[in-house]
Amino acid sequence: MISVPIEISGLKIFLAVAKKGSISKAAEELHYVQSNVTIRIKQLEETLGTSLFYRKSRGVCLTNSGYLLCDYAEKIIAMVREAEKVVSNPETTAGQLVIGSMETTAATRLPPLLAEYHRSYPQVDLNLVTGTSEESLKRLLDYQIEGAFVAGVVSHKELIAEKVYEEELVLVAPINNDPFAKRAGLKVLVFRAGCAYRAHLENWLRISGRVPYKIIEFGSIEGILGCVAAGMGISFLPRSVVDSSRVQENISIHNLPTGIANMTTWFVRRKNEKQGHNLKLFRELIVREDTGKEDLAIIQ
Amino acid sequence: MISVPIEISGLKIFLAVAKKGSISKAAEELHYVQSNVTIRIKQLEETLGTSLFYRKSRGVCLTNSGYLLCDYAEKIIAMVREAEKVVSNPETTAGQLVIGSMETTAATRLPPLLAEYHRSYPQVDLNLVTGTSEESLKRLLDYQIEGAFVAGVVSHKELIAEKVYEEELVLVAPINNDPFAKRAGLKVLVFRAGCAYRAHLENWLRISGRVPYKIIEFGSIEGILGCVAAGMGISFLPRSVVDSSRVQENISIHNLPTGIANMTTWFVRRKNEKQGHNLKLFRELIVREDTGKEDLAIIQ
DNA sequence: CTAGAGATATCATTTCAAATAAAATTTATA
DNA sequence: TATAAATTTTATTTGAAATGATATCTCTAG
Repeated sequence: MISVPIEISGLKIFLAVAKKGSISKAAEELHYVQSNVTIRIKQLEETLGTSLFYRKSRGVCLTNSGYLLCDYAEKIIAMVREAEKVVSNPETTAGQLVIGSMETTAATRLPPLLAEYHRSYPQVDLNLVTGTSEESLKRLLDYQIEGAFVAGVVSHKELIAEKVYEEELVLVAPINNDPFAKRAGLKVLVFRAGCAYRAHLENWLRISGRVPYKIIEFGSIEGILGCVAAGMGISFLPRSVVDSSRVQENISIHNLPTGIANMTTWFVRRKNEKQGHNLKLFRELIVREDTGKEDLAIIQ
Repeated sequence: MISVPIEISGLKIFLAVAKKGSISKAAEELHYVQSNVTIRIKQLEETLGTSLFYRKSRGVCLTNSGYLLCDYAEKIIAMVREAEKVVSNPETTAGQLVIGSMETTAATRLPPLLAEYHRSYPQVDLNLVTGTSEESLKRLLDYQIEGAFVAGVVSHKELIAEKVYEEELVLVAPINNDPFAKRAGLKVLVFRAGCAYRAHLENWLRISGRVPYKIIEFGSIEGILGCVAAGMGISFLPRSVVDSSRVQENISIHNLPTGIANMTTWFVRRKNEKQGHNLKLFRELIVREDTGKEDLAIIQ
């Protein structure tokens, strides 16, 4: 007889025989024919290279190997049952939740939100992937993340976006420097390509005739603010970001014209498909934080 | 599609797909055809009532349910592997060892032996079942115990016996009482029927003309010695038992004629069949304790 | 815009392991 | 010695899993 891989069904048969102390009785309980149970037990013994039962004239009883296997089989089957229960229950709040976000939102809006979520649902591994709005949308469509905070209009038939934050953009510049002067060689510090703020900014610079300017790309808020404070150039950031920054003393803040100043942050997720339970709870948390405001405006 | 029970093979296929992020790649790795893997995954999803993968244009990726199942599947498969390893290894020192013994041996000879065994092999659950020699032999033949300490000649084609202890039997009586007086109505305290000592004793009483006598049966050493001390009657016990007893002051000890006085304790186990590893180690411990004596005499 | 590559899904067919059925064997017991 | 209660063995049937071929989908390159 050749060695057959161990299967759950084989372990169940084994446990039934061990419990009943009889192959026939076990077969009856399992609604199998007795010879089938005999064979399955022999297969197990063959696979393990050891006998699991002593054959007595009336029934069987466990060898020490069988006794050992009993413990394992029970644990294994219990774990399979638990897996079935947990995985098949759509209300299970566990596993992971990966959220995408712009740097700016991650820096100011998300910390309390993520902390609250983690406090409420500690079984869920929270994962934040920062990147430009464009990158986040791509990740969303590729199932790498389940939801994302983005700026700019989202219009994709598989996605749904909700307004969550209204940010006021301000111009930040070094102290003692007229940031609105239409100097040539103006240096502008921005996030890497794809950031909605950057597009916004570039648009304004162009229509207000402040070209040519020099772009310096950064990957983090801290980098931009630090370099502005050091006099390297100017930037555009949400007021909330600048307000909570540690380098406020070394920068000057300037209002922008209405129309340019306002930017909306959206929370985007996949449409139709039944959304994951972890994501559902996350969205509920966002809505709850917004209590007092009108219901979230929903796009698409 | 109907719901199919979860099997190890299904979990292995699932893990391969999760690892590769692709049904085709997983099929290749497992030397299956792609359509087969597709079906097995769908069966799992059907059984669990939830989808495990998002189908992307290139490959698949885990849903949160799939992520949850991953953890379980890995644990389950690891446990199966461990079970295979432990159970199939004949050197595994774990599980249980059930030993049978007479009360007298259990009281005097076994405590240090069992303690030493437990110290050396703490993974093994030691189990001592006391009973008459007759009962122990029956249990041995019924696979309820793996070895037994018995007195009296063992002659059974499936068993093998080794001399382990030479006990000197003594007569114990209340103080101030001539135990050898051939009084009628002599009360004799003995173990329950089947005890080899009792047979020995009854034989001597008969041939030395001390009948009729009255038998009182006990199940424990403590009971017998206590009642002898209280003046209820006499008994026969190994000197080692009496020496280590706590009631020595209230009893008198008397030598018996040679020929009657000596009794051998044997360690009996099943013959031929490859003996269990736990038992093998136990027997080695007995032999080691006997170092200095000649090799154990082996009967049959 | 179309062709092709690279993936999953579907469906008909084959295959082989598991289940059944029935007879042989073993062992205790009446 | 016959009977009963098990297990084992052997031959046969069955059905779930594996295969093979095809359809379908979607991104990419020309």
